[in-house]
Amino acid sequence: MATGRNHRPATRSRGIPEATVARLPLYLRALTALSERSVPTVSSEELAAAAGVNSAKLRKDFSYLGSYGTRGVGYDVEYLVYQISRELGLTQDWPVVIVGIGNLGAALANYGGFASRGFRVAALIDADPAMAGRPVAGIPVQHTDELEKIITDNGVSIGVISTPAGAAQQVCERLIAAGVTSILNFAPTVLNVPDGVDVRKVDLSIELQILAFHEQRKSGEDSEGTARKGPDGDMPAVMPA
Amino acid sequence: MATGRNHRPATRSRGIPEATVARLPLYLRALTALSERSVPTVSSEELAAAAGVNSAKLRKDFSYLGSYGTRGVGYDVEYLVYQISRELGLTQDWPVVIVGIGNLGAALANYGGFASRGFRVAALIDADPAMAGRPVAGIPVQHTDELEKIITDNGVSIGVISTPAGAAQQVCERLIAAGVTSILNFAPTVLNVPDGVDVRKVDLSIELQILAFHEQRKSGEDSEGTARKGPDGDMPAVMPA
DNA sequence: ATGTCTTTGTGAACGCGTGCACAAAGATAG
DNA sequence: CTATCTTTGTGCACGCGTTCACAAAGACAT
Ligand SMILES: NC(=O)c1ccc[n+]([C@@H]2O[C@H](COP(=O)([O-])OP(=O)(O)OC[C@H]3O[C@@H](n4cnc5c(N)ncnc54)[C@H](O)[C@@H]3O)[C@@H](O)[C@H]2O)c1
Ligand SMILES: NC(=O)c1ccc[n+]([C@@H]2O[C@H](COP(=O)([O-])OP(=O)(O)OC[C@H]3O[C@@H](n4cnc5c(N)ncnc54)[C@H](O)[C@@H]3O)[C@@H](O)[C@H]2O)c1
Repeated sequence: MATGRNHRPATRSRGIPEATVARLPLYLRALTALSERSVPTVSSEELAAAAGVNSAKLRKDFSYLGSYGTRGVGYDVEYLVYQISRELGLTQDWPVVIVGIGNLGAALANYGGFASRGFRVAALIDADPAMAGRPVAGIPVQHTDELEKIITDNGVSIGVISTPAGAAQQVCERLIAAGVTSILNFAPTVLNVPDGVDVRKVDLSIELQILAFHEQRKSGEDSEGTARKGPDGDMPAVMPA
Repeated sequence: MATGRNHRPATRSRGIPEATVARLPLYLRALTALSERSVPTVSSEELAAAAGVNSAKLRKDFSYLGSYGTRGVGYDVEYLVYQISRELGLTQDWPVVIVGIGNLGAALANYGGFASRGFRVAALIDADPAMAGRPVAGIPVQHTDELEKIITDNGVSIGVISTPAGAAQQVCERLIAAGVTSILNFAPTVLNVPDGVDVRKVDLSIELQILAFHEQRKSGEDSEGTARKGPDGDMPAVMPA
């Protein structure tokens, strides 16, 4: 999962727990599906099942937003969709820039799930001069030289980084200097940012490695032969000095 | 430095906290970078900075694996790379299949970061007959009809789903029936799986929505006008019965 | 051998998140 | 209006993860 900067003093009594915030989009997705099927109300039990969480957890999550349910009946779907959207800040459209239009960046640009969820791809930026002007997903790629101007002109506060790892920190700094305060990072590197800037990361390899760990556990459960813990003998040639 | 003699059996090995497992790949990445620069040893403080975590947390994490450090000196980089790799199950290569070779699936297939981290793309699978045989990233796409055979023949236990959301559950079930026990899901939907199967999800939209939440907080900090909690007035026409 | 200095490994305290279990709220029926 | 039934909202307890702080381990110098 992604991590965020969490150096907030607990002074926020109004503050919604981070774990709850991370689940709100999940509820919203399930509610949107119900809304499209014109389902008027839903119980915490049903909605929890659709979102893949515990119903008590869901009710507690909603209790942080307010009392939006009706006892004996459940929650009004449309009303809840609105309340969660408002809480997440999705009643406004967020302009987003994607920096690094390679394999991944192009896929992101082509992804239709953004617009339907309150985000608009304001610009695509790449350092390769050969790409400048070439349209990707109907949007012409602009050169990195114009990064600052693009951010300022469009009032962009959310940036997506899909450049190689080596360029990520530098791109990150330019984005922040230009006014971006939230970054979604796909490059496999740690980004150093000042306070007040949120970073979330998506790292494919990390997810696979976590799966591999559990996978190894499963297969090694009976034999215990693959992951023996015995004294030396399964160590690499390289030894500590 | 610790000699092979002190290598201790680490009887505590059962039950590494999930939070720790999720950080091991992070440490591994930082250590690999140090290794490439031929740095022999590293202190918990330095490594923690490189991995973007607290040094006490790092030391506690490593303590679950065993005593691999030397007081007064730090950790032997090569030795630690090996220990973490082994713990994560990366000393063996994991064959992986990607199902759904569209924008995202193709980007994943083209991603070079897999092989260098112990994963091998064994096959690309898509339901579109027009794609069958067409090479993507040098690997010919195979039709969904052959899914079961591919999984069995290659002994695949890890599957990646990058199909549209509507197809994900069905694909998931076929993968599991064929023998897959770990799934990385990119489709924005909840997957229902039996016990013993691990699912990790990557959801772009959710990450952006979480960023939007914090972004809204930041801008509303001074004015407080956007996120007021007051009684009705900013509600939609739709009201609960 | 003795002392100093650095850094690990971990006990303990704390805070957050989760899930149980139930009283209260409100709908619905008679 | 009273009774019954459903489902919310939440108090509480528990377990996990984080962080602090320090004794002990070991390197290194003399
Ligand atoms: N492709 C994947 O599925 C995948 C998966 C996980 C992680 N990643 C990571 O995502 C990032 C992008 O992956 P990719 O496969 O698209 O790589 P890519 O090489 O195809 O694309 C990188 C793009 O970034 C551009 N670029 C380089 N330096 C830049 C700079 N300073 N400013 C702006 N643009 C710059 C390049 O011109 C190129 O178009 C990498 O860090 C990669 O590790 C990719
Ligand atoms: N592109 C992105 O950046 C992005 C971002 C976030 C999430 N996603 C999600 O990832 C998934 C894929 O996105 P995309 O942009 O690549 O979509 P896409 O439409 O480009 O590709 C989907 C591919 O899946 C194939 N497919 C459909 N049904 C299938 C089935 N039953 N079995 C096998 N293959 C099947 C299609 O033939 C197509 O090639 C979607 O669920 C999307 O919501 C994509």
